[in-house]
Amino acid sequence: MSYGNGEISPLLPSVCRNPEVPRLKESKIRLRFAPSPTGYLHLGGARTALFNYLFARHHGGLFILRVEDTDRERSTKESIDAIFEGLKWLDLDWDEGPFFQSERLDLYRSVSDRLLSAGHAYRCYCTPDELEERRKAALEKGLPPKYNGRCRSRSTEGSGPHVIRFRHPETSEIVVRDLIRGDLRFDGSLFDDWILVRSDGYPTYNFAVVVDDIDMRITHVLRGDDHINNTPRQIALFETLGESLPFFAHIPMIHGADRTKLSKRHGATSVMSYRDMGFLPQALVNYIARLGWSHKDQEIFTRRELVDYFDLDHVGSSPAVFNPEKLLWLNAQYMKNADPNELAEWVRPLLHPVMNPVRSEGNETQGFDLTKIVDEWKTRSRTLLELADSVHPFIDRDFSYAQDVLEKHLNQANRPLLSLYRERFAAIRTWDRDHLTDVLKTIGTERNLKLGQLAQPLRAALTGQNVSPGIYEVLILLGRQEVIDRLDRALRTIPPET
RNA sequence: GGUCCCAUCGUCUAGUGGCCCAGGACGCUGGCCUCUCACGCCGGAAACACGGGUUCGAAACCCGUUGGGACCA
Repeated sequence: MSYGNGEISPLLPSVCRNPEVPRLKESKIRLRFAPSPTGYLHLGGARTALFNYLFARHHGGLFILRVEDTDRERSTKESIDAIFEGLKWLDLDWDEGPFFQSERLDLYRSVSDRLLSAGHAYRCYCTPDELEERRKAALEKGLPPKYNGRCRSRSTEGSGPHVIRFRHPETSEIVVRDLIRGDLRFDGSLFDDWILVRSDGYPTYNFAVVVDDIDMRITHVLRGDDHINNTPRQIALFETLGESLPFFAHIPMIHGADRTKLSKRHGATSVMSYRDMGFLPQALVNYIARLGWSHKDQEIFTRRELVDYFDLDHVGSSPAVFNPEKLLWLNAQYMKNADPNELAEWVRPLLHPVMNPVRSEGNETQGFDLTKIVDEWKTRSRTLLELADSVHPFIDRDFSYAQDVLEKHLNQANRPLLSLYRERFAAIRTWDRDHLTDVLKTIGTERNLKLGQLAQPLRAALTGQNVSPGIYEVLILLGRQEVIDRLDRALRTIPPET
């Protein structure tokens, strides 16, 4: 395979053919997360960021944030903000940056000038139409659609719009030393003279990445394996620029249930949408950490443990399917173990508008105790949103009765029982668990009812639901006055005898 | 189509040649606890893609096949 009539001057041929294991010049390792701001921070990006963060922290290195916004069409300010917001929510703090590629055009310009004057790059005046034509022709002949090197050796300067191409060194093979996958071999004849600088003067992705990774002295490039095919080109450029290579490590993609790369059509993929659905950032971090990485049989990790244990040896190499059920379970675990005061503060902003707040007994100004209520409900909810839902009847007197509850429990047959409750509760000396237990036991004996038969109608009257925390917890949470009011309301609700 | 990657229960995974007729977790399921529902606890079903090698021995190493994916076009 030849580049047409172009004269080929081998550049650093031996280096590309026999890549050395990268050597570290830095005393501290340096990693970067380099998102393109063309959308929100999605789960895949978040995991890449997390792995970079964890690897850096584990080794006492630095984590750098770089925004790759050279695609002027698709990059937006909103997206940049969304990515920062996502990282912040996940508590992935960076040590340097954010750097914006759009503010570093001078740097790319100076490097492309250097390559140009050293003969490692050249201006190409082929028009998009010409290239398209040649591409088609090559495809028809069954040849790979590479650039044919037409401008590679032109003796005169052209004029008009042009791109700058990298004079790709001739090499038999380029080997990517991947920390996760081992050696990845690419046939050297595959590569054509790719574009470094577009006709509008903006650098291409591969060019800007290499320039920045050198400039920022990145020691480890840890990124999604959708970039594997870019790596040999980047390596050739590193070598041509006389730079030692960083370590590369490509982590597998996250897939949807259909085993294709996770994307919008799989539903919620934005990190922030998980906040909006009532997930805890710690739970999401824990979940994505375990997607493609493991530490023996452990499922739940503190941030500290994640940093302590994280390593590339236990990053898998096959793609992982995102499983919302397991995330839900993890979130429930984190809620169960959360400090009740904190949990209450997380739930508070999510509460529905309260029309008629419950007042705690004996202290009209204090109001309901959200911490206690939330504490009783936390093992019964998997998300903060569910928790906010469940808690509502305990903070708002204007709750409603579920239809099946009305039919099953708030009926004529239970009227005497509910009246009796009202009477006995009003007479209790101290509103505590012991006295309440007494009341129920006594009534149970008198009327020959089991606790289950006693508790369900009461629960229905007090909460409008078939499900709630333990009946004594409910009674204590609501307080005497509220309980009596609710029993009155339930009794009024029962349709009169016909 | 080209290049590259990947392959253990439905899903996430443990496993680095003998500890594995394969362990944990989610989900599913039986039971216990119990005033409901959860939580919790105990149990169950459920996997090494296939075919060849290498080896005394293979889920693990090699080759091929099949299947899946990513990138480029």
